[in-house]
Amino acid sequence: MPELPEVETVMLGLKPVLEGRRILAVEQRREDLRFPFPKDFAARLQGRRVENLSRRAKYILAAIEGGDTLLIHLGMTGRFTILSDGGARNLGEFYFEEGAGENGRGPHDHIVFRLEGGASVVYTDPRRFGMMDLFPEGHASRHKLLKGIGVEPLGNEFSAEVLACAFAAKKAPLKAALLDQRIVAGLGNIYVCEALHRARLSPKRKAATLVKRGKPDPRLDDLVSHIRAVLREAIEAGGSTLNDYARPDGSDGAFQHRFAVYDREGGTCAAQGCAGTIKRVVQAGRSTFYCPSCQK
DNA sequence: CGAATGACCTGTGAGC
DNA sequence: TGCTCACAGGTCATTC
Repeated sequence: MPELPEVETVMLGLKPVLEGRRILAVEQRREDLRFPFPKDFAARLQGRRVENLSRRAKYILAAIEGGDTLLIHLGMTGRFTILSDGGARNLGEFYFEEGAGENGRGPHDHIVFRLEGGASVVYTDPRRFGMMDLFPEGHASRHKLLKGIGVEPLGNEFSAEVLACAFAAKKAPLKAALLDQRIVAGLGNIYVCEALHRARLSPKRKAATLVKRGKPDPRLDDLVSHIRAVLREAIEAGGSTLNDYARPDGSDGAFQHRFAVYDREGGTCAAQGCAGTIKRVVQAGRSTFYCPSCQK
């Protein structure tokens, strides 16, 4: 579930709690999530300080004092909850269930990091598609799961030229090409649908049709702008959801309420000058939502 | 090699 | 109420 904006929101929420803090103990309740935990995972983290948190694609990276990097992927249903003296505080509403159970003892609370100062960070993941790994410093770019990942869509390297280069020889439809993490890092089903709608491009169009003699079609510049915009807006909405979530009145500002097409099958297209009906199709086994009237 | 499919898991909502 | 079925924000491994 979590795509780039959700992972970014979670990472930013964990930052103030984890950075500079020592991990007193790690309670590991399973041997594996999607993959087995590395050997001596808990023991290797115990007593060490977290120096820095960052994000690459949909991965959270934690630099650990003394050298190692803790790598985390949330899969579809992974989430973190901070437990402190003042009670639980959830980091985003990315799963429909409650977050961590009381004292981090829910059935799907797989890892608890006990931190100096009294707070705990609980990792909850019902479907267990998430993963954690711990590897030596400096190996990030060579890590099996990180090498081959494409450009960060919010970084300076992302451009119409980059897309044109990647799309030129592609037979796949635009939707599939944008979901390919080797091209652009961090896009998922929701934001690809939303960005394509904003750019008025059909998800079914072949990616290569937006490249002419190796040069990007002007619509690729547009697409780049829309991808950036939708991700930035979603990060902002994720942030406000974080804040609102702690409020007793439960007011929301989450980006899910601003979807133009995602999960809106049969709804009316709100694009300027369009009144088409949102359609759902399946591409590569996954739902695509788009407006056939304005997305060409 | 690229592109399509299966597999990994649990939970939910719709429909009967 | 209780059953079955389709589906869910991801991506790795396998097959063609």
